[in-house]
Amino acid sequence: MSFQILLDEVKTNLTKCLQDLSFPSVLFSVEPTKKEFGDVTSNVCFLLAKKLNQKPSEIAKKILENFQKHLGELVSKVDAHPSGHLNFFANREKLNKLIIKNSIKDDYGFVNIGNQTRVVVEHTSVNPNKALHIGHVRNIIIGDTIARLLQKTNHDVKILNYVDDSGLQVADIIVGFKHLGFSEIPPSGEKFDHYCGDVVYVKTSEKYDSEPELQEIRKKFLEEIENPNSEISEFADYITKKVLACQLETCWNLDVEYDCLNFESQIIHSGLWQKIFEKLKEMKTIELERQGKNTGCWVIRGDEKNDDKVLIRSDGTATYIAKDIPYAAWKLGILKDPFNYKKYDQNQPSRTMWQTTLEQTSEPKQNFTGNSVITVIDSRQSRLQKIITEIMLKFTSKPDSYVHLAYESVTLSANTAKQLGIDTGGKQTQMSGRKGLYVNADLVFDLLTKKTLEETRKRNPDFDTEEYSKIAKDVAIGTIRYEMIKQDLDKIITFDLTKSLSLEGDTASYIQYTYARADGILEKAGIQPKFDSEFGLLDNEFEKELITMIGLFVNRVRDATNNLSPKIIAKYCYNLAVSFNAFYEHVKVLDTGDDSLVNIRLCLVSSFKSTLEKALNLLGVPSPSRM
RNA sequence: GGGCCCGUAGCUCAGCAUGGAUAGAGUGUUGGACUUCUAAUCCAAUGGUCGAGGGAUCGAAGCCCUCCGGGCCCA
Repeated sequence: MSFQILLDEVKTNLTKCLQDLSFPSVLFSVEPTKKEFGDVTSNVCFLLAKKLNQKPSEIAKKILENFQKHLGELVSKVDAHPSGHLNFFANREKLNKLIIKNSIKDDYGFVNIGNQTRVVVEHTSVNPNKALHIGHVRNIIIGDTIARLLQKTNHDVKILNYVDDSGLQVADIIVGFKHLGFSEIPPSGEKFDHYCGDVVYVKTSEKYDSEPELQEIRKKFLEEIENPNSEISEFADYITKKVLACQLETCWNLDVEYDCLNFESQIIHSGLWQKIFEKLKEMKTIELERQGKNTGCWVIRGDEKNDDKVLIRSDGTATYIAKDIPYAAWKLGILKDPFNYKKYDQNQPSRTMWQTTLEQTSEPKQNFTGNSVITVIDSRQSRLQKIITEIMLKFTSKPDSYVHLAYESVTLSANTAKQLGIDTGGKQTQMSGRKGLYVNADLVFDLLTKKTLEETRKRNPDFDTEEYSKIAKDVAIGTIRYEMIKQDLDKIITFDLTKSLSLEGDTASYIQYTYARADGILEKAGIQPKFDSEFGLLDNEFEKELITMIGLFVNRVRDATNNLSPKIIAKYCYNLAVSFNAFYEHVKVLDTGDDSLVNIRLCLVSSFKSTLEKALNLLGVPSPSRM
């Protein structure tokens, strides 16, 4: 807690005021305000005005008078604005000290929202037949940032990646390899996932129109993939594992890690569906239709608004709705866990990653289920996810146990589509793996790394090679992650390859550069600032604004978590950096000729640096010391 | 035909949950600031019928209704 202490104090004392004045109690707000109005504002007068049928400004005057008794620790002055706003001014000496000293603690920004409750976050979940493209990256970064937020707010988070290794898209590349004769080794030495997606998948898909018999082969392969003892199934397993390894490389490169991989093929063979099917029958959630067009199908009854949903067709095959149910139920721990666990073959950079297996293992049984589940899937699947959510609600009876976190898709700008050889007539366009219309994540990463390397070279001719590449990687990771998270989940991101390389303005590199500037000052100072000081002298507008921003970190963490809105942290980082840059331009830290002033300003710079680093860390954006 | 989402400055977006002060950023354009703690920066100018109309309210970008335009999903 930090700035919140000031807000709480105002709220408590304002409540006392209302009691003193025998005003009715109202649910008023107490919020930080723009600097020209002071530090904190309340809408209490407006709310009372309605109830008491008086002018807000008159009520403000009365409260103003009474509040003098309740000034308390951190409030030094109250002002009744003619508009009716009640504005509070902090005792800066005390507030500065409170915020700066809190901000340098290791756990600054921690809020206990979760009480260590288990939350399962599922994200990524890309078919293992192609490389990750920039649209997948949005999913990955949203999921990863949410997981980081939940960890910071004291949830016990487990991160899952669902690998659909037995679907149509996998069958497509198997058709390519086994029937069309594509080499298993990329001829030009490219990364295997790129080869599978860019060449095998796209070229095979192209052939379905001209060679309709291919579809029969695909159907046959699809059936064989589900049979664990078939040669095709073994081959598919080999190929998908290889693609998956490449995809994970991309994720790890972006500082995204997982706790467990779940394979669809194993869910199919685990018998989970049969168990959940029996449960659904017992609960009468599904019924065997005996009349009409769905005769012989197992359906979920609709209502006036919705049609019946078919789960099992009359020929006994499951619909796509049915396929998602067992996994959702498993994640919530509704079913007995049929899986064993083994460690993934390659080591993840910083945490152990497990994978499910149906074979016996020597490893101890793991538990990756949770009281609540957040599934990150784009909003095109909202309809399906709504059905899953409703079914899960019948099992858990807790409204928020299964959350579909939806986000809008990433589309390609007309220019970028044109670069890929498709004329969209000036309009943005949906990406398509099948058509080869997408931009691979690795490509964007490489271009950004290259661009940053050039920029860094220009500015810092004295760095060594290792420094250059470290900075380039930090900025590339930061830029990709920030661009994917900085706007709201319900806004379409129109990806433009050229514009994505911009490093100025509201970008990660702006924020990272600000961090490096702060670090530069501290390094140049060459002394450890002493925090056991009085901070009343930090009272110019730039210092006050910066300290307030630092103090608001906790509030932003809470808002972002409660609303599952990672962009709140992105906006916070940006605004925090803006405040520091204003301070940097206008306030001299070193060489002021006053040692104690230098010291407390160094404390402020240090406080800023430490807060920004923690905030950026929530976004998975690295904090380079030099740029 | 039904459902979900979006519409705020030339462009990209905050603000909307919880109505309140002159609607904010970035980018673009124009001009200015590096012998100074890093100019990936800063300062200034420019730019808005908050898609349209109606309603409730002392007060609406925000809440309710209708419509228009766009996207996605289902049929």
